[in-house]
Amino acid sequence: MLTSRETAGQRSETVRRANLSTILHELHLNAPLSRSQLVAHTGLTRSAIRGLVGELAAGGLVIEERRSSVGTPGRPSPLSRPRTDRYVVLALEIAVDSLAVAIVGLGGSVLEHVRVDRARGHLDPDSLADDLARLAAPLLASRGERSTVIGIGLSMVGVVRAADGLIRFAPNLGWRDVPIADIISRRLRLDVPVSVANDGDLGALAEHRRGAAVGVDNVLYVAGEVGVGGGVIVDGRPLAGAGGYAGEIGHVPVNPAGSECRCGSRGCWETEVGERALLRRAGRRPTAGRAAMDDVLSAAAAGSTVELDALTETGEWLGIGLAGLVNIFNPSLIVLGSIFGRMYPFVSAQVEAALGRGAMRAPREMARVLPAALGADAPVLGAAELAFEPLLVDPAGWLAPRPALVRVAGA
Amino acid sequence: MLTSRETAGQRSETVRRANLSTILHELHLNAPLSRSQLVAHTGLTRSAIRGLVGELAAGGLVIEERRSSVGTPGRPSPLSRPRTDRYVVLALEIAVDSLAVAIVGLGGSVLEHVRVDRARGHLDPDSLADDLARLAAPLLASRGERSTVIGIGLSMVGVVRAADGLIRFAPNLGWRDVPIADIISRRLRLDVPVSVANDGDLGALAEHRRGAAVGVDNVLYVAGEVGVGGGVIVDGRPLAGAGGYAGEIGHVPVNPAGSECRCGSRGCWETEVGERALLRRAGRRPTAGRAAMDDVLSAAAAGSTVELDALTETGEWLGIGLAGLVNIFNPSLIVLGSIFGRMYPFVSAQVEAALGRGAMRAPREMARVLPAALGADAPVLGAAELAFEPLLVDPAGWLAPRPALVRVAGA
DNA sequence: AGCGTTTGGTCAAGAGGAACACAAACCCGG
DNA sequence: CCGGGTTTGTGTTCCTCTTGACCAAACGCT
Repeated sequence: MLTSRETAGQRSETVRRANLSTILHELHLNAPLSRSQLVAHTGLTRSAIRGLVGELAAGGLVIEERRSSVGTPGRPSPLSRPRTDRYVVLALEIAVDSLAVAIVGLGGSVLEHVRVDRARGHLDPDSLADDLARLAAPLLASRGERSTVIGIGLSMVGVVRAADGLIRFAPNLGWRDVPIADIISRRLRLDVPVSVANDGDLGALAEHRRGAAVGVDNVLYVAGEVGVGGGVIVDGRPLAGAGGYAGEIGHVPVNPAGSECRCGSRGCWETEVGERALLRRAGRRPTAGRAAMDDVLSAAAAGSTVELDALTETGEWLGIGLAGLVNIFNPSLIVLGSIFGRMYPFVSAQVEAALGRGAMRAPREMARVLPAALGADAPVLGAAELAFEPLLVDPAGWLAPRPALVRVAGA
Repeated sequence: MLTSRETAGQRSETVRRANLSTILHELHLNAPLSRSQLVAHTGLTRSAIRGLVGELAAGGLVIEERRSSVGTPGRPSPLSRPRTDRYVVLALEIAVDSLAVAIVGLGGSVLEHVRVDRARGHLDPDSLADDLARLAAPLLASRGERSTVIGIGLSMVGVVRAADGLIRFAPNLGWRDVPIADIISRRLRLDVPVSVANDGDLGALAEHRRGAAVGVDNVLYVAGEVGVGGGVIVDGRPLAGAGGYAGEIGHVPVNPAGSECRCGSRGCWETEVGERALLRRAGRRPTAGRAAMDDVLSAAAAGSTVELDALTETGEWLGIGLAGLVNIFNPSLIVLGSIFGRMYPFVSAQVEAALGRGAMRAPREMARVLPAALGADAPVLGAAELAFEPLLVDPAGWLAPRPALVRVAGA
């Protein structure tokens, strides 16, 4: 196994920070955990865990509670869990057909959640930000003073520059180079950092942390509404690429004779497996939208041949593309989200067959295929995870301040 | 930027180990460095650097030498460099047309190197191991007692399981599930670990550490002899996938109407950009091999239309596939190795054009394209890096033992 | 030659986790 | 119902490692 060098030297202060982060991360993902479970998970000693958990508890990030007897021998270990109400994030999503807002507490509990439909089509960034703010206001108000919002995460349908959240390209909205992070920040006036990422990447993150891919370190997540996107987890980390644009798996060329893609290219995978392709094959208007999709799926469920054939052909292409991605990424798990999760029951045979033909045997043997567990909410939940990241990486900044060491001048 | 949690808690012992590793890694890649440069690179203090470099020097891994005056003010800083002669690795390569053996010292200096042609075609694993052993023997003998071989790295044309070096599939050799690591180990009798990896992955590693991609953290390396392979560097780390099979970029579907591929699928990228495709387009026998390739390239250099057209069409497909990979990986740099490096001068316009059409603008803007710097030797050099990895990750095990703390019983 | 600058050498101090011994709380069996 | 076995929390001491401060050394420049 090849590992890259640590980019910087470890300093003694780093160790504590890393250990606090490890423990909080562990609790964020797997709460509740007893101290002894934390010992097992992290490899640290009881003494160290004691000190670190104590510090997190004193800082208000974690609560420890006596566990009533559970039938195990030995002294009972108190359970630790993150305080879900103290620090929260505001998670936003701008999807093709809907807007979503959620308030999520540490540990991943969704405290408030609302999703509203929106009409497809091009929209002004400022008016969208207004809509999100109007949705968020009552949720924030209902939290009142109990919770502190430490960050905002936004899931966007589009190509997002990681460094600053600039939307480079969002064909569904007709946007190019829109500084949505700044717009949201100005509109919401919460004075917390706004993190933006692509919906596919965030969906992958959410499924990896809370969904079908928990515990799996190499995951390929495929999702799509109108467009086809996705995200990849490599060795437990999201694949970002140099600028954060990685994971645009909908736009790989699979058919030189294919039709023109919304990205400007031709024969992209999206043109064969996207919503429009399925609707076209099912004899619907390609731009008929989500209602038509629902219609096709229910007709197929009722046994209608035209729709089943359309699904079969689409599943074929789905498998062909997945085969290539299996050869590229060698994932342990492929998670099919949104429309692909919904079609999977109808097309699993085609997908498996195409994988068998198109992927090399060795990586093929390792790749399971599963429908997503989080459904349409994966991107918002991923946005929440994104917004929590600074806290999880360095909890020290959010701990209640310890009394400062006063140095008397001249002493 | 999303980071995954540290998998384990940091212990105080870990810190020293990590710092030793960081320094040795730094010296391995960028030697010679002065102590003060190490301070700048690692962020550690002078005291810490002093102690750590001193330990590495005492352990025989590093030498420090007085630097003659260089014109800078202040006390001169001694230069540190890894001892290239003390610990070495044996790097082997089984390529399509050749076998290579090298002895590489710490710091990457190639102490001995030999490459011999071999006939294409299926070969028995044991006889190949014999050939490699015969090539290695005189090189090892010429090093004599001066150097200690600490590991063997092998670059293989084929699909390699990372865990144990099993060759799952090597169409060029007609192998399936060949335990080449064991065979090499038994044949060479050096009693050191044998690490095996795919030639594309190792080529990427070598170009990243010593070649055209030094200092670039997101790299896509494309190479091929008969087959088309490659390797990907993601955030400075090689992309391995769940089983080490990742990076088989030659076998993504790009043309459903394409011809059958040696992997068993149809219309893989390899069938459009591989050696056989180029030879076919140039009117040669597809299986005519390397001599025919040389012939095509020199004819093209002389201005022959048929060959230039063949290259143009191949370059078109090269660009189409790269466009998809740019959308998937968002690399800062694409390194074209072996046959692609050689054709690049003839096809750069087509590649750039196809990238412009097929890749999305945002990732496209970040991706430079360069021919490889290490040429055909990249995989062997990568194999050497692979074999050095255990030493670089934890140098403590190779340091000369310090006098043990004697505890007198009862004292 | 003297001064400023940069870097090495040394040592005490501080921080943090490990190791160990002990105490507490539970289950179980007689 | 009581005592042994087991598991885990608590507290103390020890060890390792880095930092930071101070001084010395070696160089260029004026």
